[in-house]
Amino acid sequence: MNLVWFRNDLRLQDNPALHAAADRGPVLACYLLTPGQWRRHRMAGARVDFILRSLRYLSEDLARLNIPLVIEQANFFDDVAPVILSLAKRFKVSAAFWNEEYPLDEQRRDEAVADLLLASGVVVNRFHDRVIAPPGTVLKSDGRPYRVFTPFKRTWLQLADAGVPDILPVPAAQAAVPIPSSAIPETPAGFSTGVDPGLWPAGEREAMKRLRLFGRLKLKSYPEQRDIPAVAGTSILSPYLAVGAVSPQQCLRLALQHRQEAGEGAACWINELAWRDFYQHLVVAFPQICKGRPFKTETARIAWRDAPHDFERWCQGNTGVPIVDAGMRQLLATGWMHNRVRMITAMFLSKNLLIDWRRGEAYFMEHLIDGDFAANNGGWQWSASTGTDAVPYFRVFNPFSQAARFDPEGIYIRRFVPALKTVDTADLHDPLRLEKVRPSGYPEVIVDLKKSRLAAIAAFKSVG
DNA sequence: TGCACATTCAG
DNA sequence: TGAATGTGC
Repeated sequence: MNLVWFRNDLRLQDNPALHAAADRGPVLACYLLTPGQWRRHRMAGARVDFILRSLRYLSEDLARLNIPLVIEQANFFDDVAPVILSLAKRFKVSAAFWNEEYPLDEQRRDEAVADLLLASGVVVNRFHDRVIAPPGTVLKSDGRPYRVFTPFKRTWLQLADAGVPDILPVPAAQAAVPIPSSAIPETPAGFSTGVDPGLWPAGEREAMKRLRLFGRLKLKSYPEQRDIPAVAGTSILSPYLAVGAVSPQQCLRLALQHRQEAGEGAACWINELAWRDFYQHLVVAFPQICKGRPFKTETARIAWRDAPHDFERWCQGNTGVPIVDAGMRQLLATGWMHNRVRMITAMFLSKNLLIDWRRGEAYFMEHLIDGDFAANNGGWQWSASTGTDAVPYFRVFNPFSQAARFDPEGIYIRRFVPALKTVDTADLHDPLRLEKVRPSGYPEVIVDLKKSRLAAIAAFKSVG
């Protein structure tokens, strides 16, 4: 029997581990819930719910191929190896297959599993599917990993352009196997979500539908529309990429298919796929990132403010800065935030409030349905100017200018901050005018933008 | 994907 | 006088 261990690759098409296993003979699929580790990793309730709903579709799709899906539980990653081994023994598994996950805890878990399986005579086969170019394959001429995105992308593009492999097909149905599939478990204790599941239909079919729709309708206008949070101009595929309902290879292939008519749009989206890969590569090349350390070591000495009250206001979307509050409320209401607004809210926390970016990183993970360690950490370290190739520390976004530029009519702001529905657009984008007409249901700005910006620049300068 | 302040230059 | 451009944080 060939065991396919599903993790963040919950799909049948273009799944290297599944494809290879099915080539070899009869397949048994498994998935392990690790609720203790999920809590430790601050996985959002919305994401746990999304995973379980995705598993429901995966199990149905696998059943059509006569592949049983067995679901087991191991509280922490440390408990995983014996569980997999006992599965292997119970079902006479001779070979195991899985697709890599790159953060340190996941790699350690997988090493332990591989060691135990190999010691028991089970062959282990590992594949790459969370990236377009596997980590370690995009290197400088001296053999070291890139720290800067632009040269990384140049090399990455050569790989991505040269050999776009064919999308791996869904395996053919196998002969029935006398192993019953597990029922999909309920959400483990401690994961609550205020997010309507109807916003995020799960499953591979839904992911493919969204991918194709994006290619047909939005890719061409992507360069202009993607920065406007009031418009659904981004792909909104991140939750599906995070659980692996769609692969980055499928995204790249779609962009290349539409290259003729979408032109700039395709190139622009491929650039975003490159950023995704870049951050995945960074956690492999620089594992200290996974230990809560900033990439720029001197920024570890910054005297972040201990301001629990300000932090709480940021979390709840009560900072008095309309675009920041709209973003934070979008996150709470939908489990997702527009990328432009992620940058604005992250910079407001780490610069204007001078609160440790790691608190914001953790809070995002607690609420994002698309929470991916590498992408979230990479984005935070970019905004907080602690990362490799991050925004320069003195280039602090002015959230009012950003709002005027990217939400000129205030449509996005008013959608998520109803108290501002009655405020004129011109007043919305000017702190002084806003304060004069501010409705009683909306808070005063919690920080002086000008002073706090200078304080942040001074704090960074002092450790430089 | 900043901002403040300086300098230059057309009119 | 104010737009355009340069410079350092």
